[in-house]
Formats: sequence, C-alpha cells, structure tokens
Amino acid sequence: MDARQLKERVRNTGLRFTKIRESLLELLLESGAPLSAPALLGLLHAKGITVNKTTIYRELDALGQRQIIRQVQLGGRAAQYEIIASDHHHHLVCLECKKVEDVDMLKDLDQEEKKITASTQFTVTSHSLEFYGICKGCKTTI
Amino acid sequence: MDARQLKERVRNTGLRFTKIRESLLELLLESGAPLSAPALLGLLHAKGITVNKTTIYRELDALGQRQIIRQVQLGGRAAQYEIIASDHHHHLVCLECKKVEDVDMLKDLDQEEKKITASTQFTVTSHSLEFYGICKGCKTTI
DNA sequence: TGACAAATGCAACTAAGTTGCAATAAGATA
DNA sequence: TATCTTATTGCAACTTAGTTGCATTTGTCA
Repeated sequence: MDARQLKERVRNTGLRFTKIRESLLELLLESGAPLSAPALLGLLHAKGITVNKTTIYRELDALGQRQIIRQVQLGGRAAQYEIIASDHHHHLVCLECKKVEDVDMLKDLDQEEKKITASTQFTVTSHSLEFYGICKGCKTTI
Repeated sequence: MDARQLKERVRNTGLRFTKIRESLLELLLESGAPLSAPALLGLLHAKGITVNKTTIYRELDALGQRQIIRQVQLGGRAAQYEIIASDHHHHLVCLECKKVEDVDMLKDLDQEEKKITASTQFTVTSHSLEFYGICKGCKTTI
C-alpha cells in the first residue's frame, strides 16, 4: 500500500482529495503504529498545516466509514487509528512508555473466528490481538 | 471465584473492606462482562449506594494495583474493568449494541508470547484478544 | 477507647470527543 | 473559464471521562 494506491482508494469512495486529508493519510501511512486524534493534530500542526480538531474527528469518522482506516483500542485515554492494509497484524503495547509497535501475524485466527460463529449465537467478523509487555527502550532505562 | 474468596483476597492486600468496595466487587463479580466507571457509578446509585465518582476511580485504581481487577479496552469512550479470575478468557464485542460477552479461551496463546519475546526485543507479559461481530440479540432485530 | 492511616466527598480542573451553524473550497458541468 | 452544487472546514459551545488538592470521615488495631 503506497500513497498512490491510497489516493485512488480515497477517490473511489467519492471523497475529495484535500490537503488535510492527504497529509493525514500520509502520516498514518508513514507511521509504523496507530496514531490518536490529538497526536495527528499535533503532527499536522508541526508540519505547518493548521487544522481544527473538529475536522480531524470528522475526517477520521469519514475514513472509518469507508473502511480506509480503523479505530483500535490500546489503552490510554484517546482512541488510535490505523490504515486498513492487506497485511493483517497485531500490536505490541509497552506498559511503560505506552508506545505501540506493529507485529506481523504469527498465527492464523480465522479458524477461531469460525469456531465461535459455529458454536455460539455470535457471528464473528473480525478480531484484534494485543500483546502487552516492556519494549526494548524501556528495558535498558529501567 | 466467589464473594468469600474475593473478600479474603482483598483483605490480604491490606485494603479495608468497606460497603462501597464490597458492592463494587459484587457488581463486577455478578456481571458476566466488564463494566465501565460510569456504569458502576450508575449501578451503585441504583442500589441506593451514594458514591462520588472520584471514589470509583480511586477504587478501580487501588484494586488494579493489587491485581484484583484489570482494565480492558473494548472500544467506546470509557475504559472497562473486570475481576482477574483464574480462568483466562477473551471477549466478544457486538458492533451493533456494543455489549460485551466473555468467551472461554479456545487456543493457547502462551506459545505466541514466548515466540515474540524470543524473536524481538519486546518482553511480552500478557495479551488480550477481542472478537468483533454481531450478537444473537442484534441479529434478530436487524 | 484513641490514634492513625485509609477511605470518601467536594469543587475545580484537564482532556477527549461532539454538535450546530455559518463560511469556504473542490471539482463537475456547461 | 464561470458557475453551481456539495463536501469540507472552522468556530464556539457543549458533554463526558477522568484527575487533583484538600478537608472530613471512618475502619482497624493496639
């Protein structure tokens, strides 16, 4: 998933390709981990792009509805967002510094989803798996 | 894990056994799913127990530090809390009504934790797995 | 019972997220 | 290119979740 593909994907949903939207998606694409609304706001301002927080929330909502990004819950007060890429991955959340890293999927959980759907009255459509612990940086400083 | 065992566990950590603490733990124990601070506040008031929100947050923090309860992130604005029981389980989160059900662990993820710890610089200490989909109740009403 | 720490309430605060309304700008079309 | 429609944006005011400092009350143990 590169910037060009993403641009195409956004256009196909009928969304206009604005400066703010472009920069926001760029930030999410370049970041190796999910970002929160306040974080995105700060990063955009640091880039010299003045944008209101209302815009950010509406933007995240619009992109979420179109399945371009997804909200992930990783602890901390603010929700975080990531691009929905073809490669499925999970998260490593550091309990010390709260930083999040992506980790490629080790084990296939599709079978588990099917088992639950078959044995309960709950139809599973997706899942999310987070591992908590201490990251490299925090181990050396403690 | 019954109320008596829980009471013992609380006492062993040096915490006093107050009416508020007792009722709060009772609610978490009886509920088959995690509860948020605002939800607990409402349930306690409904029970006729007047309690300030500051107390709830401090209570949840105190119990969390003593490993009696744990915070879980399941979407929605408020964090949710559950008793740490001996049986490990995961969550089924309904995307429609946002209700959460517990589901017994199907697959052991300890091996995955070890693999990550061995192959990366990140030391995994725990994990959390959520399945998203549509619950029984919401399927019939849609 | 008395002392001391734990527990609680209150008020005032911060931070995340939402809503309504008015102004602006993207981009399709003529 | 000028115009029109609609998406996008900003602003202000709001709600909700969660926090902090300080004063008061209450368990528990000697």
